[in-house]
Amino acid sequence: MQVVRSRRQLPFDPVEQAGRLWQERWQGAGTMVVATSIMRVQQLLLARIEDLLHPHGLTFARYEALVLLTFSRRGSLPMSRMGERLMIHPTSVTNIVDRLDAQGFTKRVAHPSDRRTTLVEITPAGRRVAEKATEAVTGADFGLAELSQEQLGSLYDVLRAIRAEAGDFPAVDERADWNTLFGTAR
Amino acid sequence: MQVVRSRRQLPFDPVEQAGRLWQERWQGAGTMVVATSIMRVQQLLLARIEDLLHPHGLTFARYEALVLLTFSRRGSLPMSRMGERLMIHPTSVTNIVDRLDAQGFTKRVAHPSDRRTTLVEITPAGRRVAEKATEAVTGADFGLAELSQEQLGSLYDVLRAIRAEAGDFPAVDERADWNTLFGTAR
DNA sequence: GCCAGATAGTAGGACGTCCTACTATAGGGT
DNA sequence: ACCCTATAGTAGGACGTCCTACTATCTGGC
Repeated sequence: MQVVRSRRQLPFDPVEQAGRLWQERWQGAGTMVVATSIMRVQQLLLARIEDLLHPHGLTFARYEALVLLTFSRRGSLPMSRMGERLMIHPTSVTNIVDRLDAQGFTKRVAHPSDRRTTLVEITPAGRRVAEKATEAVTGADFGLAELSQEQLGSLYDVLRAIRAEAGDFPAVDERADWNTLFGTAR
Repeated sequence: MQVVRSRRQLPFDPVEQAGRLWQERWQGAGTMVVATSIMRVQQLLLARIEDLLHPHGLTFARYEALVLLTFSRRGSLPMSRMGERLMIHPTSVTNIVDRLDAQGFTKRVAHPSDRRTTLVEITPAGRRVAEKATEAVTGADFGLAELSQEQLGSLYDVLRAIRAEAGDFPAVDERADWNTLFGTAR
């Protein structure tokens, strides 16, 4: 997937332009332009990342699944757990694992005691491609190289507030901030 | 479309957790967690907005297209122009307009002078549903009611920097900031 | 006048996401 | 022991997005 390549650059910012027209007619364009910006930036970022992953035969969805497996102790996880961690629907997990299996990057394995459960195990080929793909995306800062540490931190914090309100994780009163956790002098 | 409803809340933030593990192994988790946050928030926001639009028979993509048409002088635009403004691929425009046509919200009309061009014209029913849908999404602040003016402004500005760097619009040295353009005392 | 290249739209297909069933298996309470 | 409910995974389908053709039409330069 890529951002539309054939698109001509407009002589103005279509998001801001829409915001102006909206504001004239209906008021309350503030949240509209922010929502639209999030959609657009997600589209841009996803396209950039997938451009980096494409040479390795991966999409972002499949890449995330592979990385999750490399983080697991045994190199395998139940599909249900993958869905929880990746925050996607069970049927999306089925879809992704179908494709990873077909590529030889993972293998479905029976759970030793629970016959309902299917374990997804990363293969040596899967580990290799995950390593290579990781070099690609980290080398390009996940498409965010142009942002300063301050911008990254403030972005993370506001987005985290949205995720918190949505119930992505339990409310906690205190935590380390972005800089402490992930900040580096790049 | 909705965010996965059946998902149990994890006892921790899966994004931050992934960031910690990543940081241990590879460094440079800073941009990774920000990229992941953008993907997740886009998913959340889209789900919220589509929940609001669903009762009106619209998706966000179709809603945006309809609003764009209401902004046009004649209530109609060439498909190519819609693609530019919405920043989507020509084939996505075809897809969306196919569905809007089928719903009776738009109508394909021949261009008076250029026979290559197809004009998309919003119908009275389209205007009505756009009006109702707009009430729904503005009434819920596009799913961003929990953010302060400061958070909205800082979010917009950082996202705008990303869009600018990506070439979404011509570089300009000065502009009004978010507060001046869209800020309101809600 | 005429043709080569640009532009407009669509067809067909790949992906990822969601939803609603539906089957198989576990587990707990009586 | 046994059933009732919860959990795990998949099948089939709707949508939106992209890409690669492919057709139709326009336009500018010779």
